[in-house]
Amino acid sequence: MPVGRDLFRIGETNKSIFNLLSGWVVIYTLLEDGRRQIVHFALPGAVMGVPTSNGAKISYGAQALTEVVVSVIPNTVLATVLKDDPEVSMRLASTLARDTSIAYDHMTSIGRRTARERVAYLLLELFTRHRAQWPGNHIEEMVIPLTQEQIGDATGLTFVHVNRVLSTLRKDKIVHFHYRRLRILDPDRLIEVAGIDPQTAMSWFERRST
Amino acid sequence: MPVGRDLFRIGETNKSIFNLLSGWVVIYTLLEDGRRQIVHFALPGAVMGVPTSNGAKISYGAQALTEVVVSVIPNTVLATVLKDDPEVSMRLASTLARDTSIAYDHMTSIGRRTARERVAYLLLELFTRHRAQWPGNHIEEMVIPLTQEQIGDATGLTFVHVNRVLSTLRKDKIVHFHYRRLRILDPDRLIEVAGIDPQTAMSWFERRST
DNA sequence: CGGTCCCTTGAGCCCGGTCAATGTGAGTGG
DNA sequence: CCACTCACATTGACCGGGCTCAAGGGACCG
Repeated sequence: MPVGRDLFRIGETNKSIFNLLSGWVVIYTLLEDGRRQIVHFALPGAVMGVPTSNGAKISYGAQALTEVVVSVIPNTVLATVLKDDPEVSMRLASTLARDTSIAYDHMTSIGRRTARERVAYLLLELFTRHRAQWPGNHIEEMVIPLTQEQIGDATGLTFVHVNRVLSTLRKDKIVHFHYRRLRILDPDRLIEVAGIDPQTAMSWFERRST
Repeated sequence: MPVGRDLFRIGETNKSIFNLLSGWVVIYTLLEDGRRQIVHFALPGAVMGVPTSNGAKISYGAQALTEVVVSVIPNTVLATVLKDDPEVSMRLASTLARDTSIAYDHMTSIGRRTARERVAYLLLELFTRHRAQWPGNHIEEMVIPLTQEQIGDATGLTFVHVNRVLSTLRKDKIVHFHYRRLRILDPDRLIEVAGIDPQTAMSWFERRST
């Protein structure tokens, strides 16, 4: 699927769940007046669009950030798979629980961290999650398919302020982010600025992505 | 369990999941320096502490806000239940998906709404979710076991500012919140201030809680 | 090589934070 | 039934991080 394509939109009643095989997908919500919040960056392995108990309409949308390959699983099929293979049920539950946990961490970032901390946290998170996909790979430079506006939407800031924060982080020789190219100059200080305890940070570097 | 008791703490590796039968539980995270974010208010029916794929430590804690009754289900037991009853798997998946969805909505609130909107949104949410537990009940006054400080922690504000916002909402005759007693004076304007489309708001009033 | 995103930077403002003092409700023990 | 206490709520003065508005300056693409 091409860049910009919607996997599903706000307000739909989803009949299928999506399993992301490759590429990046943004999960986002909108307010009436157009304010946007990016609530999650889905990376390969992610499961998206699982319906909630009440047959409510879905409150968030999913859009391809890059070229994307997804497998689409109709709800009916999901039901039979869960019936046939309890192992899958367990994995699905874990994956969903992980999504919630990541969401809680983002919420904390947005609610309680300063702009500088939020940006550092997001970059660190994207770096480690992205990197986790090529185990053994220690690149310090990678392509993150995001504009500063999207970083703003993810962190609850305006893109103008994101720009200023990125400037200072660059000036401080901590990270360099320019036209979607991310280079971590000083991992330790980045972890420090992000306000993550180093212990936790280390474990991030060994974890799988989703 | 008594008020203030922890069901589980940040950093633990959970061996059991919890099903809340009655009472209120806060799910919260902490930053190193003590800043706190309440990420969820769990109401009866909620499932808490589902472990994530990677055997990572849990990044949030759960604490009883009121007297609480929970059923504790060891992970091992959960596995066999999922094996025996695929129906449960489906329900668990839906419940977890719902948690994620609620988390996304909160994130949007914190990231993109003004203080006034956030507080209105939270009160409205708690009102409808709490109310959904006694179907057919149309009380306009209820006890919400929260201090203004906790409202602040949930909305990403300071309790001082929460107080000011509540003052204006009271002066505007929209809601009255005083010493844990919540009275909705003007539901329509509350929905408007919260920035929820009335359509969605209506559906909230028919939905079950979790 | 023109167009279109995207990034960058400046000036000024305001929402929400900080610090600090005071008020108030509700239980507790005398 | 009153006095005490302690947690919670309220209010004021002032401050500053992040937003708004606005005007350029690159980078990439056809």
